[in-house]
Amino acid sequence: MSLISEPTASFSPLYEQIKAMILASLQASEWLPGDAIPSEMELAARYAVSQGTVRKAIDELAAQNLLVRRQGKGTFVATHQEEDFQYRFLRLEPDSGERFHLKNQFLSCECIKSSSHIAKLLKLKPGDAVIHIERVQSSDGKPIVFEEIWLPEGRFQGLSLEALNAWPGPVYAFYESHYATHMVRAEEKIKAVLADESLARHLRVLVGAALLSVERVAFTYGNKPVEVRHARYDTSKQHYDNKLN
Amino acid sequence: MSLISEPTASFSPLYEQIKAMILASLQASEWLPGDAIPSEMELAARYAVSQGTVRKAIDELAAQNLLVRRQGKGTFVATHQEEDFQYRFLRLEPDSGERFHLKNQFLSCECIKSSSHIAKLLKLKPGDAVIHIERVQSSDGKPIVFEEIWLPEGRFQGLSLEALNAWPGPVYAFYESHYATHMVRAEEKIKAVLADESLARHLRVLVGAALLSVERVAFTYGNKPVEVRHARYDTSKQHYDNKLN
DNA sequence: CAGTGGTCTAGACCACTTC
DNA sequence: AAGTGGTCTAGACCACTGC
Repeated sequence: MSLISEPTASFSPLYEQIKAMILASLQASEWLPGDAIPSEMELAARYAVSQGTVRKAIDELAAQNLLVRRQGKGTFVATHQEEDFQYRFLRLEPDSGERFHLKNQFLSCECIKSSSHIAKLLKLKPGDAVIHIERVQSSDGKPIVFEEIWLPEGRFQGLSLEALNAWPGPVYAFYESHYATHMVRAEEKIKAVLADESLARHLRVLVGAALLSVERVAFTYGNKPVEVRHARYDTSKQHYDNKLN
Repeated sequence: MSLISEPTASFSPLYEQIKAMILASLQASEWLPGDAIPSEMELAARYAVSQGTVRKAIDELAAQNLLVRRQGKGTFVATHQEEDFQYRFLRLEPDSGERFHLKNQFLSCECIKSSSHIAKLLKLKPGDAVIHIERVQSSDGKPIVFEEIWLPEGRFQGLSLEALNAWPGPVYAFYESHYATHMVRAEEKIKAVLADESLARHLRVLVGAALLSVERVAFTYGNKPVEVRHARYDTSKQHYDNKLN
């Protein structure tokens, strides 16, 4: 391969073009989550560049958590099935510092017409079909999280309450194995709100208690939004933890 | 330079040792925030390694926001004086998506004996002297943020309310120029709380309104904690924004 | 022992900034 | 034109994994 750049386009290094091609393969499901991708030498041969150039491309994709390098074994497509990725997007942790063991209960799973707000976030047309899910997560019997989830019906056809409650692991692992959808990144908007009657009942707190409201949009390859979540956390004995660099 | 590793110690690559030496120079204020560090070739000569090895060391420090690379100009020590770093640790943004113009008012600045909680976070002894600061930040005349700040008195001697209110820029730029203290990273713990009478007065909200409570510990070089903040945000028209990767 | 990723080198050349 | 960081190459060798 050789450097190609349009006369007017700004300079784009070779390794960026390699990155784009690897990304295209991921997006096209040529390699699936958990799979090993070809070795650096193989890719170097395929793209007709040196190993060092492939290396730089893979390094950056690994830094974005799209790939995982394992010395001596190979380079793998990231998956939410792996230990390290299980709670990758969960920032809630007990004030004590221990780890949570959250128990999951899905309450409902219905197909509805999307509101304009949800449609906008999922880049659908208002009124398009979406699946609406409700669940509660508990620690030691005390409900901590009440969560609503919206999914585009097209991508998640046939999703049922029974299937969700039968699944033992994280929801994002469920999406991966049942709907070939891997979540790559997410954006959260956080506010403080007061518990209304419904929330108070679900979380067993008083009406008017302070709750953390977390609205998340999650994206798969190609910056495609495929899930909206609106969670409310009881933060009396736990907190949202964030590191700033 | 050549690879040195203790018989029992685990393998440590050359570029890690270079990183450690650059970090030591930063910590020792050999190069100050805003300064250019020596060129890659100079550093390669100084440490007797190849340019590529220095490169990898600098790359990782730049990824941690300790250094900033500028093609054609050099590599610089990161500073909160720079545009890009001004609001590096501020995650609050208007729901509308615009940018904030926050007006700053410091209310008090007093030297007190630290509580055991603050002492623990700052790694001081309970009762050691700390400076306690209160401030309000407003957008369009409406108070949005009430913030308490605690600083170890040893490092921040002579800090006065007048000096703070006279300073035009971000607080972290003030620390840099007046107390040779550059903040490198921070950790935040977020909860939802109810406004008491005092908070209601400062933020002009009703008693019992929901507020976002953000407790931050900020660190300088060498993972040394040097500031604790406890902020309360009115999130009725703005939110805490977070990206998850 | 072969295969993978990880480190290190030396050298050539490119892109950007400044004089 | 000189100096900086940025890209790319080719090759040697090291560390780790699994057969």
